[in-house]
Amino acid sequence: MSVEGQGRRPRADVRRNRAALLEAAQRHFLKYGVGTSLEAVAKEAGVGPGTLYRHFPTREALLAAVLQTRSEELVARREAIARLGDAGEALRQWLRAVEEYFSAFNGLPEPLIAAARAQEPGNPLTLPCDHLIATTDEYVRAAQRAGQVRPSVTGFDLFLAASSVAWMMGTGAIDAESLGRLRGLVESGYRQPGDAE
Amino acid sequence: MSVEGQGRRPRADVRRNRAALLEAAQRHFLKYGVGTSLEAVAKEAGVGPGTLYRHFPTREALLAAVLQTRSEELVARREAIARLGDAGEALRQWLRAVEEYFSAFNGLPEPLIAAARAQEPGNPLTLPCDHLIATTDEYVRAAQRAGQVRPSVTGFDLFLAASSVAWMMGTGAIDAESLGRLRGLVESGYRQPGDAE
DNA sequence: TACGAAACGGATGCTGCCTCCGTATGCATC
DNA sequence: GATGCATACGGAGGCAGCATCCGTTTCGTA
Repeated sequence: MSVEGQGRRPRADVRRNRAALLEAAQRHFLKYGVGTSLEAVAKEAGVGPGTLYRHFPTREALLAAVLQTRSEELVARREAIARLGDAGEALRQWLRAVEEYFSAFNGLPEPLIAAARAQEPGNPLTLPCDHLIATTDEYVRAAQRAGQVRPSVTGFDLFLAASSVAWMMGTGAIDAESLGRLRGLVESGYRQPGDAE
Repeated sequence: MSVEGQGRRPRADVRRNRAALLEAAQRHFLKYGVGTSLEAVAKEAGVGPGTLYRHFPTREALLAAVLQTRSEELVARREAIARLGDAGEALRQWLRAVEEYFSAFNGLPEPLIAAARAQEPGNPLTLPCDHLIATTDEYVRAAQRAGQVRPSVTGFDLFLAASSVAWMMGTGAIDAESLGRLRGLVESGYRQPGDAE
């Protein structure tokens, strides 16, 4: 990731196909969720199924590649959030950002959480996931130092809470008001008692 | 549901097959989750796929039938819980019971929540689900009357929260300690501030 | 015992997954 | 510009699961 340009540049058709696949996959994930037919993705990208599987051996690999852009956006957002003075507010906004990330496609929380648990280093979603957890933990510690979050809470806990909320959103069972109350539930759960609302 | 024995008694093979299917389905749901192969269930029950689909036209119908027993257990538990004096503790225990119900099989929260949302009366999971929500609301109101739960919280909210927790449990990503903290998060979220822990 | 209604069950068509290998293509070399 | 080869393509094919349909069997009754 940090070292660019190892080996020679890929062939032109490889780059073209990869780009077409990513674009088609993004469209399909948006429209039909992460469980969409990969054959359909390949067809829409104008390549055969073999080509898709050569580029992205598993659904998770394709998903990770498609999420790459959004992960970068999240990092950018992280820097903007960090500039906020208030640690509690920063944590709040970060958790919202994580929720949004999880809600990018329908059904995304499942593979993401599975990757967070996985010890198999083969899963390409594990890396971004662990990164998210580590970052959440930083925000939590900062907010704890500022006395705004209970000491017992961990970044992992809030990461899980955010995924749960995102999952709930994805089911479509929750309206805006209930969602707000659910978030409020979690927030008042991790906040240090006695802190002003 | 309330009126028994409409029409004549079903044929012997019908009863036998239905029972065999339910037993096989329960085993498979336990072992492989709600997404298990229905063909495999039929085979293990010793019937053809046609027979399975005649008895249970959809996966949800089969699931609802298998859950019947557990729903009844939940009702029984409800009565035991109601005997508790403390409304807050009763709510807490009820929510745990709902969580357990949701955790009966891997992947159960999805179809259950989908059924709760559904307006289509065709879904056989809608009825037990709505029942769960209504009951949760009763507990919430009682606890609110006792001043133990914030007035803004609804039974539906806590029903959703319980499903989220159950979903999280089902992913296997959460250890016992994190689970306890997640529950604590929700609890301290709905509790009336100022109430003793 | 015989009959008719009801249920059975497997063959069937369909979709999606993933792999394998004969063929096509891009790129470096001459 | 032509040539050769490594690399990538892509679709045929095997497999699994879903859901249906209909010829055959079974049950209960008369």
